[in-house]
Amino acid sequence: MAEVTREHLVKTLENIALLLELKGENPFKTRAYRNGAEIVQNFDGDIVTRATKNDLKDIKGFGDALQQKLYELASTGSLAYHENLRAEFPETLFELFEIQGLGPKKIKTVYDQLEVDSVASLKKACEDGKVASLKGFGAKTAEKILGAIANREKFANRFRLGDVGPLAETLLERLKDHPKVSRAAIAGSYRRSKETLHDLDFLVATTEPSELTSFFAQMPEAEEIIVQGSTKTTIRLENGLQCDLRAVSNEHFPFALQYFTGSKEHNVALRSLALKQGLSLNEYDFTGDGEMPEVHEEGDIYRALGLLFIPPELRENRGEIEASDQGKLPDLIKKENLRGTFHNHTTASDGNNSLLEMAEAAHDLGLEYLGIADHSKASFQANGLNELRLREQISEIRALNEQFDDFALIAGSEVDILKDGSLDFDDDLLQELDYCVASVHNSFTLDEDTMTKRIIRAMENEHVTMLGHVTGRLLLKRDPYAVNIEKIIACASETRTVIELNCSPYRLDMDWRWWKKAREKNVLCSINPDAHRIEQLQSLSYGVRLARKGWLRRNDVLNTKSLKEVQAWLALPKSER
DNA sequence: GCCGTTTTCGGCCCGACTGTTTTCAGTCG
Repeated sequence: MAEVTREHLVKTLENIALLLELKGENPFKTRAYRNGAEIVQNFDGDIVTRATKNDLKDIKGFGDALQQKLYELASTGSLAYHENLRAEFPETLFELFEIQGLGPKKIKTVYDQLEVDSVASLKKACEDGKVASLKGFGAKTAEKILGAIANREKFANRFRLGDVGPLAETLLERLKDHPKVSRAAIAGSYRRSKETLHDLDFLVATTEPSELTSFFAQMPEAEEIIVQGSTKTTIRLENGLQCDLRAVSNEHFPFALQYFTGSKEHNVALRSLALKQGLSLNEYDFTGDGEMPEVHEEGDIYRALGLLFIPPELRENRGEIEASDQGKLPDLIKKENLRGTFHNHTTASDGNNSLLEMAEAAHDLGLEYLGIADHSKASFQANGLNELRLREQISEIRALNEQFDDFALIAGSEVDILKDGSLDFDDDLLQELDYCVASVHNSFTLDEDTMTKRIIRAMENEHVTMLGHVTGRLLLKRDPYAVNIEKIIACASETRTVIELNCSPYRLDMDWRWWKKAREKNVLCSINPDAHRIEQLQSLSYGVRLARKGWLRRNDVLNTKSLKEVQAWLALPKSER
């Protein structure tokens, strides 16, 4: 039997929920499974081992049925209940859930009445007019389904945070400039700083909602209007990005901002907390018996519930409500806390700017130091430096530093971790550097155990200051390689190796979901732009957003230290850092 | 299927929009 993973448990429960929906089961039963999947996903501890030992009592949300099913699944690798449900439907039926506007009820109808069991057969049934003649369907529904099928093919449906940022801010500014708008914000996953998004949720406070929804729908960027009502509009931009606008009154704005920022899980938890206090919270108001709290700003909602304001990045129902209740919310890092940064490239390897240009750009951003880390010789595709060229670069950096008075370049290398975990340079050369980033750039397909040992071996080197892009993922492009992050974090803690938060919009690696755990083990983070041109130093702001999402405070981040502090820190033996 | 100081049954978040209807079901967020 293959080892059962947390992911496997989550996927199975979610799939059961989907299957129950298709069968038209009690929606609350469906929700119980979906809720169970979420609990497994977010459980703080080794949920798989506990399931294997049938030790799931006292976990809220797992009753007898789910405990029993998780036990069977974890201990045997499969679940008869799930297999039986699956056998009732063809495998291809599930792709229909990817079609916008199709939910379980409609899928069940076309499956039962037209034997539609795939996107291809659905397309054909629409074109033949069979879908339009179904009860509850019509010509417009069939047409919309065909449109959604075309869109599914055309757009991957998700976008990287860094890719939509500039456009999002432009559209926000335009809404703020509208004379009938008193307040405007972007809510949703953008405000929570998720690394990828599938839409943007704009929100305005106005006395003229319908004027704003039509203003929004008529913006030149709007390629297609998906819905347009008097308070809500959805458009699609040329690149496929969907943008929603909600127009509300100024009184409702704080509630709407809170509600549409989400996450859904955070809001469910917050509402249930409100209910215990006799308050019902929705997207417009508090309701209930007695006097209602006064709310002018979003923070007033949290205060009314006896909580400290919860920064949007933390609203994922991963312990933030409890932390807020106990007054233990982290004081999150801010962009202005950054005093310098590490891991940047120059024309010496595959960068586009010289040492001096990079230094000046960093200085202009208000930084006191910039760590250079060009590729090492094994990365020949990136024009990696050999020993001779690296020694020349070190000398050049030392010479340039003589010219600066309130700034310094820090001499480093992004040294390749070779397939066996050894490094691309020997210790003598590494010792001449101020610091060293160790990264994997090849042999991505090793199995998890081998890859983990490979990286751990590199981290155990006393000259390796930090680990670069831990999983090698390229968001929406390349999956992470197999590596056991839990073991990497444990090793970083023992060896005092820093872990990088790579800010490239494609990477944002290590993933934000791990940072809280790393922090608890006293692992330091370095927020690094991995800049290959001066403009890319701007990515630092995305790095800070993701660090905040990972619960990191100023002191958890190496590059919040001043130049003097960081030089003293680098001078310490690794074991004393 | 889960939960509970309203506790073993009855409720579980809910409003906007669309397209189908003739008063509402389905989907989405």
